[in-house]
Amino acid sequence: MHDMRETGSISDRLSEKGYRLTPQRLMILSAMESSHDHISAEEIYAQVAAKYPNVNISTVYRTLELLKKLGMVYEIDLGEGRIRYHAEGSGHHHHLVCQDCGDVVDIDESALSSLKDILLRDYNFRAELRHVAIFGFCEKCRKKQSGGGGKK
Amino acid sequence: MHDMRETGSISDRLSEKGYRLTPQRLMILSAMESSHDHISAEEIYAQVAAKYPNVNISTVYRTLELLKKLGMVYEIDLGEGRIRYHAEGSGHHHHLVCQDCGDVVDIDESALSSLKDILLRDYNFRAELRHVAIFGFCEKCRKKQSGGGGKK
DNA sequence: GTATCTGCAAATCCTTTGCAAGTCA
DNA sequence: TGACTTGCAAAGGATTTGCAGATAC
Repeated sequence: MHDMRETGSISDRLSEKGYRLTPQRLMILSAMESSHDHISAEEIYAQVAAKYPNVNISTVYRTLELLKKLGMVYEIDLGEGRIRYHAEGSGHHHHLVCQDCGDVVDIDESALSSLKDILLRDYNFRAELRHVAIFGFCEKCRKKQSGGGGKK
Repeated sequence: MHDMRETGSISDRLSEKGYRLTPQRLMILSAMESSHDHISAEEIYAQVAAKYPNVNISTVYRTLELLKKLGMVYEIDLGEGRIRYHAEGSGHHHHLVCQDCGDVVDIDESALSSLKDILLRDYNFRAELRHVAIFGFCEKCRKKQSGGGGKK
């Protein structure tokens, strides 16, 4: 299971492709790295703005776009109507999102490794399964559902 | 692998919970059923409006919300910044979305059945895996990537 | 020096909501 | 009849864009 994670300093990885290292980019990256959870653009903005009040949120979006393209940042959609981001270096894991109560449980990366293998073997597709949200129903809500329906 | 798909006429399934059968709801459902692909709210709206010009798109959204709650419609997010919908009755399958070229390949429902089992066994979580988008890289793009980078 | 970046402000896109009138049961 | 639905218009929230000035290299 070869890992294609890149190496090299931030500066190198940017300049390699003709991009520049700016204080904003550094601060955005470090906001993401210091966050243990997945973090939204708005949250990154708030963190950076605390130290450097005149950043603009459009810079955050533009930077995330760039880092995503360079593979330094992953996206995850927990179904909230907004995307969350995660720095490449931080630990990988997946999320079980209950469609009923909204609870999110983190599970180990390895739970999806057999799926990864199947997709590669049968479809020649290298799945990027570093941060995946899986929707369904938790035990608690399944039990609750056995009871009746009713409106609203 | 028990299937929890519901049965009964559309009218019954609505009135059971105190909802009414309206022409708009029928047309929205049939637009979805006639679509072989996943269809967006905007596309449903366009189809319905062709025959019944004064529907409003907010009715489409409200109806989708309702049908989703009743389990008659599934959502799928292909990462386009907009949600797509799928009628319960139509066949289930999954999607491999290439992060590079954007190609979408449909794969069989069974590809995820072992994952479903693992999640149930190890985490007591019943995953709703009827329409899933998996992101990654297709064979073509992986080969392309071996060549160099470069900007824009 | 100059192409790349940023801040600002406005625009865009998808989706939701309040409300009064309309309609299914 | 009366609760449920709809159309309309306006709001909402996340993300994107054009542009002129600022900055990394």
